[in-house]
Amino acid sequence: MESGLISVDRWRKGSQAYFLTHLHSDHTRGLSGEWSQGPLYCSRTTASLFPSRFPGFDLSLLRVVPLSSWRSLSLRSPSSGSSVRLHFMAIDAHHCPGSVMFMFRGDFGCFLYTGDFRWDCEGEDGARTTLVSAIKEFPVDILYLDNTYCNPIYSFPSRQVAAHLVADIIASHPCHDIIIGIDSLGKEDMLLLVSRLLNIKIWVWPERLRTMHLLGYQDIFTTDTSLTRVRAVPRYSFSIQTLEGLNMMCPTIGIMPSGLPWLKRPSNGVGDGKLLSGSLLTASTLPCRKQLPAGVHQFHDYMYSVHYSDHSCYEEIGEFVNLVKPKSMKGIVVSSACYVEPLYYFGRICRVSQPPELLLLRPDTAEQFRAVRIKSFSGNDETIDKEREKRLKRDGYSSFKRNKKRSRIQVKRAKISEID
DNA sequence: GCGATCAGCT
DNA sequence: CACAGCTGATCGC
Repeated sequence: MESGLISVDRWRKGSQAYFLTHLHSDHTRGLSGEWSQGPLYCSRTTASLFPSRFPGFDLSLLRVVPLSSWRSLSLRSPSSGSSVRLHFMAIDAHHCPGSVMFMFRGDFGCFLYTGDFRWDCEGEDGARTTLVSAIKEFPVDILYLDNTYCNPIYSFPSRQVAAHLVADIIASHPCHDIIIGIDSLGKEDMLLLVSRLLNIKIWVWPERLRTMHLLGYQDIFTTDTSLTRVRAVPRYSFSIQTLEGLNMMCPTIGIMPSGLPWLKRPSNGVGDGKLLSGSLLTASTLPCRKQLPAGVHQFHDYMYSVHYSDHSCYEEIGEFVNLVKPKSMKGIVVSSACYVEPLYYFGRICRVSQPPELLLLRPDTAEQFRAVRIKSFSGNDETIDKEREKRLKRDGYSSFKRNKKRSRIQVKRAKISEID
């Protein structure tokens, strides 16, 4: 697509319409209450959170996009001046409340931008139905894919299984206070399931309660500590030290539902990092520290982590790509630990064969993963090179060490690529 | 002094 | 390594 038309999760000047997939801060960096650059398209749920997230935001610039239905708008080509018709549709991305993928089509072709997404939806699912019928009518030319865990070493349970694991840990500590680390948006489904399974309310901090109410959860959450022994607290607000302090007053354990990768190592030993054992334990049989179920890790007497991710695991990414069968695709996350262009693993699924240079050899060691990552990173992101040039001009060339450090950071910062 | 960006931590 | 996102330091106006 020509540049100067639209931006997705990017907020630089020069686009005629801006699309926001979800409200996590790494996708909203640059948005503020002073926004005036143009219309901003998002889901209804995201829109409902806008006033509290960005006080002062001119709500007349928000455009609510209903799920699963085509909308269109007219843009002006910056080069030719002619009118460009853009059709777009939002599809539930199952990442966090309000998160959507966007499908765009027009004379330029058909693009699907997933934003962050998790493809572990079970049972009747509107997103899948919508997607299947949309791609049947409009085959996808380019898939912009959430490739956070696009590597077979990333394998972890569905969120439903993970939520059961959290409930199991709580039930096996009937006399403990429990604190669960969460962020400002996300993991609500886990808390709901825990609440339902254990028939308890869950404490959240006041701002988070307001968010819960905006999301339509009225009765499950409370800010009254006397009503429940389970508290969901800001993830950054507790540590082993906090827990040790709390345990001087009352027996307390912490549970960290973490997106941090649990690597599935190449299988050549016994029980090595395997995650999907399917052995869901009942509350009464949760084993001692040495024999925890797959997906649970106890790294301190008071601290558990449960592998809970709002991004698709490798297997789910594969299923998704196989369903969409795009002509080509591109990863939108360039900083994950074992980043590999999705084409490396899933290129063969695409309808047109891919240029072979990315597919040289399968990386099996950390070093080789790094090599593939760097190759694809430096090979195709002009924007980042320009940024680096600008930065170097500004800062001057200082010591080798400093430059080296900076370039590492740029890889980290340059997280989301764009499609404008 | 203030907002934006960077660095570090979990 | 790194999810998402905080705090505190520094930069630029």
